[in-house]
Amino acid sequence: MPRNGDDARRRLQQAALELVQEHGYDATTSAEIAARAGLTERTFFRHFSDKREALFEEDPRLRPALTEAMAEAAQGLPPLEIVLQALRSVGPLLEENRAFTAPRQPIIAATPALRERADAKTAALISLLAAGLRQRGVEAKLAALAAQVGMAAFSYAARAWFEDPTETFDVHLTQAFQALNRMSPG
Amino acid sequence: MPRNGDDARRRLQQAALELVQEHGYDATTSAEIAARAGLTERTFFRHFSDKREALFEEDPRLRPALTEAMAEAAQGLPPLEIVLQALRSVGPLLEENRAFTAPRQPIIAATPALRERADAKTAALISLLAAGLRQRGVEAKLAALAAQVGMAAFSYAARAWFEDPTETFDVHLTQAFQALNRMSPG
DNA sequence: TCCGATTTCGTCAGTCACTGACATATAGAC
DNA sequence: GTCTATATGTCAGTGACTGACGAAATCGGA
Repeated sequence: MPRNGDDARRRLQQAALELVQEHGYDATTSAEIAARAGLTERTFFRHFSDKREALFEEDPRLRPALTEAMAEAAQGLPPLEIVLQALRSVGPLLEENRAFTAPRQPIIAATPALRERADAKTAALISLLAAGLRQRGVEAKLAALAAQVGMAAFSYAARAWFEDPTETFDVHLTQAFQALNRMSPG
Repeated sequence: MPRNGDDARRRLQQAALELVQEHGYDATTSAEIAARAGLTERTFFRHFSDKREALFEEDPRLRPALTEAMAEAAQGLPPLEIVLQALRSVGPLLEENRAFTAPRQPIIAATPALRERADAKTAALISLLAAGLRQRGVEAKLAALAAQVGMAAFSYAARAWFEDPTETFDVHLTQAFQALNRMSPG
């Protein structure tokens, strides 16, 4: 009965966005979202493991791109440089997904349950970066430290880029790194 | 009908710990936890807003201590120094709560739902630190950056202290800060 | 063109987290 | 010995999520 092929997922995401914008996240049920998409609640949970996930979308190329960039970085680079270089390489992905991300950002920020999920997602990316460093021989705790610091710069750049999209994400990331350097060498 | 006074909460926490250690988090229901504590499920949810919360415990002095330390830091200090100083001041609280934290740490690490909550809690602390910096006139994005970097050092120190409790947490935090300084001044 | 396999969805029944409303019993103030 | 605030029990209900099963549509090939 493959009626819709793949756009069922997109319809569900769109329906979720609209309903949550209208009534708030807690006040919209998964059944309502499915109904607006012309589907059943059961089908909703076939496309999303979670009610929250309908408001998110991780580019499937993100994680592979990060791990690959981590693995292919030049030898002898300090850990934080490796992380920054990897994060720089996925800038275009961020820019590509802005149309999806932008309208959902304020909703996520305003909904504790969604913010929690967002925090977990960045934490998962930090783990990915740390794992990449460990695979290059960096000690575990140090790897986690560098990964967290790198992601902090990334978040800084992301926030700046959301405020001012006229500049490339890359430019913002460079500025974030500069702010970082001005920070610790006390 | 105040039969148990305040230790009902502790009994629930203890029951939750035991049952989760025995059968895993997902396989233990809130009703079972309440039953082992000699209480009802309804009472469980009067003591914890969430099933997950039975495995956590935030010292009520933590957040006030942090905000106070942030506010009372000397003028003219760079943001990261302020954060580090505040985090240093709550080291004793960490050490005091080790008996509660230690046995729950592996469970949280092994359970995605609990890890998500833990991530959210650290994110909330980061927000608290950032707010403290903003109140001192630090620009928003820069405040967030310094708060995240500071919390990264704190996490580093916490992990090191859990591995080696013979040293003070303060010592580990100093070493974390040193590792941080060796990191960025490239 | 017909057929079998795969995919995508609907239906149904069920579990579990969590909540509101109301009753009840206990500890402590007086 | 009342009176009151507090801690708990009971009950009914909502909503997220899952497993099992069936049905229809698509696709590959004979």
